[in-house]
Amino acid sequence: MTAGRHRSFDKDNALEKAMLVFWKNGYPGTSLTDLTNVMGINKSSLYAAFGNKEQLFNQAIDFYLNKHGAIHLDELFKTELSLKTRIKNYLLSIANMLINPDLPKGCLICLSTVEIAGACLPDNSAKNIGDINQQTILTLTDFFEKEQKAGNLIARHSPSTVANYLLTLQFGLAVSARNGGNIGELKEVINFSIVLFN
Amino acid sequence: MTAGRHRSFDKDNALEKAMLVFWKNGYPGTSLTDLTNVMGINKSSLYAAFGNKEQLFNQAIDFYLNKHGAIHLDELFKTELSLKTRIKNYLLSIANMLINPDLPKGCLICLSTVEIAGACLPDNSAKNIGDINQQTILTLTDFFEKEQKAGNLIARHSPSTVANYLLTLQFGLAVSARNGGNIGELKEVINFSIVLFN
DNA sequence: ACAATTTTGTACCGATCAGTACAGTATTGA
DNA sequence: TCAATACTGTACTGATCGGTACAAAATTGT
Repeated sequence: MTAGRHRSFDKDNALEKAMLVFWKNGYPGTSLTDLTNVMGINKSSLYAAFGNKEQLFNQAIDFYLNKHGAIHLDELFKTELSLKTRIKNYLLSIANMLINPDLPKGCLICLSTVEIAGACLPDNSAKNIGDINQQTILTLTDFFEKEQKAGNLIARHSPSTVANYLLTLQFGLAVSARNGGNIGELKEVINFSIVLFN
Repeated sequence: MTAGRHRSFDKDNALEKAMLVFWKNGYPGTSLTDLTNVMGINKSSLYAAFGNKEQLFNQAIDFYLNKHGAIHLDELFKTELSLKTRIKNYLLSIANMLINPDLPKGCLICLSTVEIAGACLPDNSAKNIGDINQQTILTLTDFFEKEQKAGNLIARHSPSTVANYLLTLQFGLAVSARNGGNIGELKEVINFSIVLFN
């Protein structure tokens, strides 16, 4: 054990609380007072543990990706199901998160993406968000290329186009959820949006 | 002419400038200093002419709807074209605005919708944005009901579902544009998204 | 010319912003 | 026991936030 007084709060728990505030209010809409209130610590502890607001935000994004961002992709790789069903389950998994009453509405990445264009986000964070979206496109494109080779996606549909379509849908569903859309409406849209598969 | 000193700036022009800043930065990301700088007037004039930040924002939203929001609907009512083509042209009209290099990226209504959920927007403005989205859904639903009666939309597709799908797509395209998507990518997504019509 | 009216410029308000200085309090290894 | 180390609480910083008070400037009708 290192010398010195021990941290009196759980860092991971505090980070999750911070992530939830950013998710609800966005970066410019979240103040340090909001953060310290919900994290249950004071500024000194926050700066000692996380650096500053920007660095805390970046760590919150990481936390979000790990806890709420990556899981949905699992649905795409359950290869015992048809491609269409997997895509449907993927979008449904996302939709359930978007309107989960225990979480802020919508998606933190989508919210942050919207905030990029203004001077709202620090440069470093903006670049991070851009990279994350780029990575999502790459992952989905790679996925659809393999599905096409496996004969599950018609040849005339470009994998990158389908990937972009899916990300666009995710963004749209996230905004709809933010707009008060309920799970029924989202499911309707999802069912309609995948008619063109298979 | 009424007595008193004359306003030395064009009110409508100043409102448009204000609208453009809100479009770029969002409500919490736009300060009064940003506004007075770009509008070329000082605070006294701003408050005399527009009330306060919240009221200026509401007027900017109105300006946006009139100048950049309503025109796209025209494409849906060019009945000499097929429904599919009209929907395509409607989305393309939106996409061209979303990435217009002379305008901020994305859509002001979408941006504001994302900002609703946090405490970012004043109550009054948040309600206004919600009403606008609701009105869009009503207009689109009404449109598709008529198209269905005219035999242009398959019976098993619910008009309100298609309306929700279209609004979701618009939101998604707006976020994609905000994320740096170019017109080519947006067109690809649009072409793919309307395969299921007709 | 002059009173009435309206806009403009400056200087300010209290509140809040992100961030920090520093003393006090634990906890460690020696 | 004691120095070294690390976290915590309080009080503070300068800058900026949205908003306002008030006098100067400009235009009107009389």
